[in-house]
Amino acid sequence: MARERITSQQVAKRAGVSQSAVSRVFSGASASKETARKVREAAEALGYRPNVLARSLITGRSRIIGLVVAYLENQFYPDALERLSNALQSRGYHILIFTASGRGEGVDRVIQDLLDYQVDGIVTASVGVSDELTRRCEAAGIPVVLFNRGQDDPRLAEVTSDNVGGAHKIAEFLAAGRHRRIAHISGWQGSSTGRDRAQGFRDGLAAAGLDLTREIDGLYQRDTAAAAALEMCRQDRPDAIFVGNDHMAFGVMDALRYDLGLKIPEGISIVGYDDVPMAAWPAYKLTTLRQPSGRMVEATVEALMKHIEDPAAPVEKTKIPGPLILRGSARIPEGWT
Amino acid sequence: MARERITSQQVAKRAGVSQSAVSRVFSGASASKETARKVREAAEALGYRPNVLARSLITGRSRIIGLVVAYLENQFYPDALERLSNALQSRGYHILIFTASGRGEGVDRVIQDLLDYQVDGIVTASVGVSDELTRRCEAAGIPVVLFNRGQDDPRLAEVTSDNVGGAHKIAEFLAAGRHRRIAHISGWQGSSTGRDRAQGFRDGLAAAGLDLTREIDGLYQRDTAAAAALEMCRQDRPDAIFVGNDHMAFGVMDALRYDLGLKIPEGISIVGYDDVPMAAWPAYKLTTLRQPSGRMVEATVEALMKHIEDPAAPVEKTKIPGPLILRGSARIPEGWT
DNA sequence: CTGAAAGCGCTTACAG
DNA sequence: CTGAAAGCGCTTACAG
Repeated sequence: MARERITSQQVAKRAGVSQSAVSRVFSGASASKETARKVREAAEALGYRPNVLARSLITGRSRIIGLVVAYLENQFYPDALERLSNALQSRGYHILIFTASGRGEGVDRVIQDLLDYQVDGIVTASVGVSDELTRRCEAAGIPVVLFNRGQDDPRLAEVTSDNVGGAHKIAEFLAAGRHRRIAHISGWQGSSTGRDRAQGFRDGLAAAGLDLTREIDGLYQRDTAAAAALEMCRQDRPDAIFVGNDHMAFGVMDALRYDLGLKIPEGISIVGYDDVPMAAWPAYKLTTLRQPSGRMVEATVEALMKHIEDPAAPVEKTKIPGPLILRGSARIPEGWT
Repeated sequence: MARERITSQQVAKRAGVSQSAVSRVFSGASASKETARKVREAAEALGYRPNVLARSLITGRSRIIGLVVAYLENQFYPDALERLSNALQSRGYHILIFTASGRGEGVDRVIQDLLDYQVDGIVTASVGVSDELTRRCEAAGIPVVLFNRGQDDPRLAEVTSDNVGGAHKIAEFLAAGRHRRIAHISGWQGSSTGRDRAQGFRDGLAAAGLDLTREIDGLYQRDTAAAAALEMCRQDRPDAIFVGNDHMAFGVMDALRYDLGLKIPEGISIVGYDDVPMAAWPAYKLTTLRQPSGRMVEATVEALMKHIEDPAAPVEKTKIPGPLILRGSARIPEGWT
């Protein structure tokens, strides 16, 4: 076990220059061609690479972004995680990952840990941040952006899709398809996305002169949503259900088909939210509102970079609209193609 | 923007003790009750938390584990990632994540980056490591464990399921079910798991006196596997296909059902590998060999901790067997329940 | 352009 | 138990 961690000191000696010189060529500061050559040669020979942690200590930048994530069983998140990691990697940043239970409590401790690592920024995927933690991040000058989650705090940047508008669109679609008994299995009503989608949906229905027949909170859990669907069908079965996200919608479709023997969309129309890759699979062909995760990740990275460069930059709440993707799980109104 | 990063120096002043004293109480070294109280009080008042990076510089431990991951679209990996993160978090470690393309090249650059962050250990999920990088990690005294991937190098720890044995079991099962035209859509033959499963399957078939009718490399890609299944059915359709992992198996089942109108298992039996959560969904009910990801993660963490504590500890190759989970996608032989 | 020196925020022998 | 001091591996003014 050699534990031979090479330092700039050793490279300097071998190259016959000062340690400062070595540092300069690796940090991109000015150095003569000749010095640079000698240093690179020595570094190469010794297998030297600068210690990022030591650099961070002095520059005050760790090039680490903390990511708080939950709900990994919902394909939307691994997908977003991969995009985020790639986007950040290409800019020289990396993700330190923290898994949270999602339902509150754990989150704070986890962000506390994050702060100890001197991260340059924090993004939380679909989880909120307490007031106290927000204050600490602000005090430490660490930007935090909420991804796919809104929170009414001017210190917190956020990137979401247009949940109200998207759900509204779904309501229009269902109304145009002449559905009359329309139900909603909502996303967790403790989250902004769950509430906004429910709100937009009700508004859209009202605008079409329809009532919401029934609404149950699916808590963003597959099993809870499936049970809710079954419950809804015990009497006066709805002819359409808008499910708060695709992850739950798959569970709902499975329950309807395999427990109740219903045909989709003949017996009942189902619409989801997210458009995760699985929604396109032949087994589901789920009609759903696409959350443009690529653009959402882009916006997240932009916000992060902007605030890392200029801590005083204005905090923005970005809302990105997404299209309704028509597939086979819901009756398509004439003319909607 | 306050950027008020509180240091131990400031806490010391407020508490009326030396900076060393502050350090001692936070690093768990000896300190009198009285000193500890004063320090904690001052720290609390100022919102002080030790800078982990500065600590790392001197202790030589970052408490960061580098994770190289790919194939996040295969539910097995987000699931394992979550388990790994939780297990590590509970021991005071965190994951710095690096996404690799999976198919080789990118991996090396990524691990190089990892080394710069002075990680205490590296785990690669289903990706291999070049000889040069292995040498560097060894030189730097950084343990690396391959998760769900084997590689014939004594310096690399690995944790896999018993792929040969598992696939062998599947062959027995299919043979006992009186299947006669048995095909295999393998995992990527450039990976140890892909090769081991194919090998075990052939061996098992041979032991039962059967031949492998056909074998196509599915590359661990859904679309490739689906196309392979269609191709296999153009003539002399197999009566059973063992697909190299669940992720591909879902694509195969979809293609068989929706493109060819086949019934599963009546028309053809399908067996997968992994037992990801989705395999239990009613839409698939996939018979599959379970990779015990919980135990695999445990073994991975154990190996990591062992080598971090004692770099000279022997490098182990752990193989964990998993059970065949009988569901509805393949004809079940009498007596197998 | 280059080297000597200070310093980032800690931990850890070393005396007392 | 406690404080002064050295040092982890770098970056960055500061002179020359």
